[in-house]
Amino acid sequence: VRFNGPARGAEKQRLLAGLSQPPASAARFLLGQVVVRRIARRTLAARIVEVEAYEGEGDPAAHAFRGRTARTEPLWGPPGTFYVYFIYGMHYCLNIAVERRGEPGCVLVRAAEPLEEGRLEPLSCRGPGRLCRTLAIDLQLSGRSAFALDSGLWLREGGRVEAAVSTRIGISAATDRPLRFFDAGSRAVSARPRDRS
DNA sequence: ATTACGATCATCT
DNA sequence: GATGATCGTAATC
Repeated sequence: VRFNGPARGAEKQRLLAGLSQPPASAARFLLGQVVVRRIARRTLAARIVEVEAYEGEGDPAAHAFRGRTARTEPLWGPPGTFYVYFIYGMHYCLNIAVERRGEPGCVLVRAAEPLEEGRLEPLSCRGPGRLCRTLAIDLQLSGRSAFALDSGLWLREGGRVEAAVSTRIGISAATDRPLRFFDAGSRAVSARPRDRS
């Protein structure tokens, strides 16, 4: 299989450079990159097609806005740290800390398009909750790194994609910021952006 | 085609 | 005790 471990060497450095930017830029960078899940002798891989940027302490919609707690601690970690939280009594959501250690900006991974080798249903990673269910992502991964061997969930280099932009989904504060980025050509994108009129 | 609702629990007040 | 970065199904247009 093509992605049988975390990124290393020059690939890792390029990914780290992309993540070490403010959330909106890091989110654009993450579009088209690949999430790899190694679980029970199986390797699942999917290309990220939809993300949202959360700007940390200055963003009323961000979890970090309410302060640093045991749950949100990974947001302050180095770029590539996973932040996973549980929501609505049944779903998990996957975030990746970006910018730099000590700055709680992050990117929510909302949808991905499975690559051939994983043999997943094409729409099985459409939406943040479904993506986590399909890739078996839960609270155990919160605080782990996208570059650590023992995470079993990694970020690998894919292609870069032209980003369509909209406001973010499912939030009630800071609803007008254009911080959702998606691949308009992908069927795996979760929802059509709400009309802005 | 769009809107409404219930499920269900970690986390914070 | 209230809330929520969702999803699937059901009801209504």
